[in-house]
Amino acid sequence: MSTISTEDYIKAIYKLEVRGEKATTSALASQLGVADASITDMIKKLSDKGLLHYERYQGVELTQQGVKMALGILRRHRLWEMFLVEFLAYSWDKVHDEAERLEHVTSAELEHAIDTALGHPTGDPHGDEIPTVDGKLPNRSCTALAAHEAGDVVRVLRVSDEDSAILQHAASLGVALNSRITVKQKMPFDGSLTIKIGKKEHFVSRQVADSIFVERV
Amino acid sequence: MSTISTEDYIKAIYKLEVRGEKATTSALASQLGVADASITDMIKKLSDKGLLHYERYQGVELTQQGVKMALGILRRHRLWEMFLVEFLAYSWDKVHDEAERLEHVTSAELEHAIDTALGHPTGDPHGDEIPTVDGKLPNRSCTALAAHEAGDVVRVLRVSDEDSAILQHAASLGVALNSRITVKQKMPFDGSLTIKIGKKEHFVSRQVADSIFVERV
DNA sequence: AAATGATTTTAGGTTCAACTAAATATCAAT
DNA sequence: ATTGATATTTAGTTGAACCTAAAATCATTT
Repeated sequence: MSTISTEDYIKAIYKLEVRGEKATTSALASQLGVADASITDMIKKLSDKGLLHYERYQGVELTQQGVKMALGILRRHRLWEMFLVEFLAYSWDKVHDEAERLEHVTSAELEHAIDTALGHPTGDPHGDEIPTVDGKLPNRSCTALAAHEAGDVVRVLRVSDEDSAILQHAASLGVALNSRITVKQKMPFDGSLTIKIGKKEHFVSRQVADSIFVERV
Repeated sequence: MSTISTEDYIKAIYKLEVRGEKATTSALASQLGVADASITDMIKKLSDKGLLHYERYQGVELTQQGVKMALGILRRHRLWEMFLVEFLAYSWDKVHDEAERLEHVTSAELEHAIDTALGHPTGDPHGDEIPTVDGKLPNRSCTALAAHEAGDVVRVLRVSDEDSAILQHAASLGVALNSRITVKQKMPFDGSLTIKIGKKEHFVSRQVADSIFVERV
């Protein structure tokens, strides 16, 4: 049983905060696969290190320092994803797991070298923005494909990289960054869709439609 | 205090065996910076895992499985070193520490992708041979520059990557792979040398002369 | 406002890789 | 062969990060 790194705790908290959810003990425990009590132990230590604010029974919130760490990790993660695609011919559904490991062993020099080699990219292969060195994260507004109605015409801005199988499936439908999608029908109950990409129509499950983020054109 | 990984134990043992030294408890302890007793504890566990042969008071020796692991790590280390130089414009004195971290988080796929991107290189930037996927390590014979006498003309095959400062210094003297060196004088007691590279003569300390490996031309 | 149910924390225990100090084995020199 | 020096192992301890079970707190409903 391997132990969870500080960076992984910070990431998990950040991920919840970004989703607008409160970083509660139980949410973190299920995210990280440890017991609730272990989370309580650990967040006390991280609080002592100044990475988060903790008040008993109230969940946690990252401090500025904690957010900075999270953005640093995210930056390295997304730079690696881009790098794997551009320099090592990875497909977009393979990069996430690899980047998940590499992000933790990346020095400032290496981060800089990758950034330079890529020509200072602003986004990764799934359309996620790459935080800048000084911790700015330009947040484009986009909506889940699942939130759209029949007749809407949209452009793909980003596809969640959490699930490799979904990415692979999306690619097989012709979904890529900047693809144009027309929503043909929306099923009333489960929210699945029929969409048109190029000349072809496809059925899209709710789960997939929740992973594709778009803007109206 | 961070704990030492299995891979680091195996590397340390391998390094001693390659140098022809016996992998004793104390040698490992000083290499890894832990107490002798900790080594005894750990080698018992590694022995149980089948990575090494251990008999009380007799030091250890890697099993076939242990050697295979060591060569895998070495392969990933050297591929990364080469990659950093070729794709990310690293200088040869910077790659070692970076590769030391990356080697531990490199999947078989990534190893393969790097190998392919580099066109299946056989050596790294310091002239070290890269073990093949199936664990073969073609061992060229070479001698330390320090072992040569005035008048010898040699070609640089490899420079030890252990000490970044030495690599940097060597480079500043014009030492690179395949450089031609003429030994002009050898100091009787400390073994330091005066050498000629190109049109210039340089003084070379014993420590540096021990890090440069050459063959007669 | 009290009760109930869910969440969180506390208390105490386990494991793992370190540690120190004491005991034991090996080796080299007489 | 004995001895003394050196190296190694054993025995017992610590600290970190996990665990379970019980106690405390919070939130919601009546």
